[in-house]
Amino acid sequence: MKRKITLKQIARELDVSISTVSKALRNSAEISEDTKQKVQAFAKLYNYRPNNIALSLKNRRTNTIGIIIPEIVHHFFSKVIRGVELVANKRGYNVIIGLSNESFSKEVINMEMLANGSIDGFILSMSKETLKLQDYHHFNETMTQGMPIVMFDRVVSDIKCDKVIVDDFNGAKKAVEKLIDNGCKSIALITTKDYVSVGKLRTQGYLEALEEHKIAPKAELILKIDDSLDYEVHLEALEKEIEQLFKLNSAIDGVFAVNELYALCAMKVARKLGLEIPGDVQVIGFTDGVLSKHATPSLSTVSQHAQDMGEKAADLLIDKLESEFTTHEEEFQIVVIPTELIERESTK
Amino acid sequence: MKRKITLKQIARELDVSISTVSKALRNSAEISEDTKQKVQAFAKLYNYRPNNIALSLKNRRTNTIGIIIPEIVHHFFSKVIRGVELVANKRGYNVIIGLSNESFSKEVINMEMLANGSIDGFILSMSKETLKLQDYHHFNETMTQGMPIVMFDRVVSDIKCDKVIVDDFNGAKKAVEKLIDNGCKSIALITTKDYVSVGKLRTQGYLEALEEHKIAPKAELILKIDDSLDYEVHLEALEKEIEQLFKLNSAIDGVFAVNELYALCAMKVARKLGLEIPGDVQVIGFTDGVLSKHATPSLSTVSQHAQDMGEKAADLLIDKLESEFTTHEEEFQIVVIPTELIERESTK
DNA sequence: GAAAGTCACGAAAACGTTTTCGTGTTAAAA
DNA sequence: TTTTAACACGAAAACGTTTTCGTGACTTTC
Repeated sequence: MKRKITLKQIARELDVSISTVSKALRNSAEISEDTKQKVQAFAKLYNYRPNNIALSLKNRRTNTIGIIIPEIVHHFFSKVIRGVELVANKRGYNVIIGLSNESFSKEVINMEMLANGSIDGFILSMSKETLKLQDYHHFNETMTQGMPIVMFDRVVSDIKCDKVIVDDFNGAKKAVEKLIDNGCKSIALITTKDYVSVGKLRTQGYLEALEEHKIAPKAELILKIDDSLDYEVHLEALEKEIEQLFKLNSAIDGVFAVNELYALCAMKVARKLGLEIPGDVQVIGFTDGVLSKHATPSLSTVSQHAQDMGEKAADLLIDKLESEFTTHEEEFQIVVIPTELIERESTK
Repeated sequence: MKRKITLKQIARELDVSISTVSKALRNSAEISEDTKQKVQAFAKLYNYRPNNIALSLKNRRTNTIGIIIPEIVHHFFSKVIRGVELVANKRGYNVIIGLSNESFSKEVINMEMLANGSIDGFILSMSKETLKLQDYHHFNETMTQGMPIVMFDRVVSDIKCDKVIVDDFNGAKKAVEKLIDNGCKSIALITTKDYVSVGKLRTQGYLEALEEHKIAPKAELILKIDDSLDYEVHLEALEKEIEQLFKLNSAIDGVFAVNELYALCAMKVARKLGLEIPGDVQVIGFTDGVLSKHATPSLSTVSQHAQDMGEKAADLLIDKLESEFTTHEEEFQIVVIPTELIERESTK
């Protein structure tokens, strides 16, 4: 159980100074070839690696980025992480994660825990509770202390920082247009309450698509789910709501849902009511999760390119970190990731 | 863009020494009440927080644990992470992640990157490539340097460390017994090649269950999939193989699959061939992913309690870290997480 | 009034690096 | 032979903490 070897130990062993060892290992011209060889051989033998913590302290940068997300057991977020990790690793950074579990206080605590030197910058997506409370002090404080933040997906315009967002509006619009093109006359929308920014934007896309095709939106075709309940658990409640929707509007021949689960539920309910998919009802969801792909019939969806988002966010953050001393212009970017309509069996 | 405040700055501002500030903030009896109040008030005003990196260097522990997994876009692994994060956070630790992407070299690189001081210990699950190559030097080297490792799920007996594993054998056995109890006479097994330890154990469970019920196993009912191909992509290939299985063995009335995707595929193929589920064929999968729950018909599965695994692994690791100076007995634990058969619509 | 004790604080080392600057030795130039 | 330059290395500071030990100024005790 020997500890890792340090410069000091090498120095003592070889009877030279610590500085000499350090320089020899970094191939400094100050050191003679003889000494270099001797030191490097010894270091290799004992598998010397500089201590990251000491380096971090000296350089005042950790080469680590923190990512705070509401939930990790979720395809969208885990794909984002994959993207972040990919780029971070390629550029020599580590990734440390914090889960807010959709809670404001856990988000704050997690950020404070990491902001005290553990990381160089944040990539984060806000918790639902934070969105509801509209309390953004922890973000602003972090940034005034010189730690950059890149937000993704769930963002608000009040916060001045780089952002990576999905083109929710156009994604939704195109999906609904597709349904219209495919002959749907009565298209239902299953969405969330408005405080979740993405839900709002997708709803707007839905409305815009209808309007452009001279279809009057009907309030009774729009179902707003209260997603503060965990529908992974309360599945039946969700199904009941959707069943009501279908029963009260027998003309429905198309459904656009703002996420995968709602869409799947809609398909299930529709079939239960004797409707054929895509014959009688066509369905499009939002997200590129695994459910859509493996459902029967497989579900047409608006793909968000979650991994691209993660990659882009990581690039933005690292760019900022590494240019911090060259330019001090506080110009914040908003990168919009285009969506893609993936047509599967649930549409004609 | 002011930096975070340090002890030194407080000391200069208040015209006392750094030691005094440090002691005052930690409420040392050495310091007079007056001075304490003054220092504490000032620190609060400027929101002083000790720098984690400096603490890590001084204490030679980072209070961070590293987790290395093959893939994050995967329900099982993300649930494990959730469990790890939960416990880690509760006990004052951070979590840093590394993805091996099922590659040996990425696993090695990732571990080396973290082992140089960034973390206090590892929680990991081996990549498929590592399992194939049977090269475990990086694990052993890490451990000889005094850094503890806890392995989960994909483990090998050659490595001496704490382990948390799923009771694959009994889980599989019970599942197959359930099928037998439900009247199945000809039960197919869809599994992976043997080098993945968990696949092997589940296969053994299947065989044992048959044997105990005096059913002779038939080689033609066992389909071994080469999972080095990514079947998320090559879905049709997988379906073809399974279709062959059904066509060559029309007597099949039960299927046990070692993962969710294989099971889902089996259901899809069976229905395509005109078989009813669970009327003609009953199916049980392995894992507690989201697909099983939301498939139609929903899939009966053996749940692995992934989050429990993560929690247990984290507790094991932290226990070891925090007792490192009391006991030096190298006793390694193997914790077996029991499985649970979740019956849904794909069984009678 | 001297010896002993208490109080409140500061100096310095340590954790493991990197880097600047200084210095002694030797070789080349004057 | 003396001056200069090149060479090879070491001392020390710095990053931000915590902690041990030392010390000066009082207060108490005989």
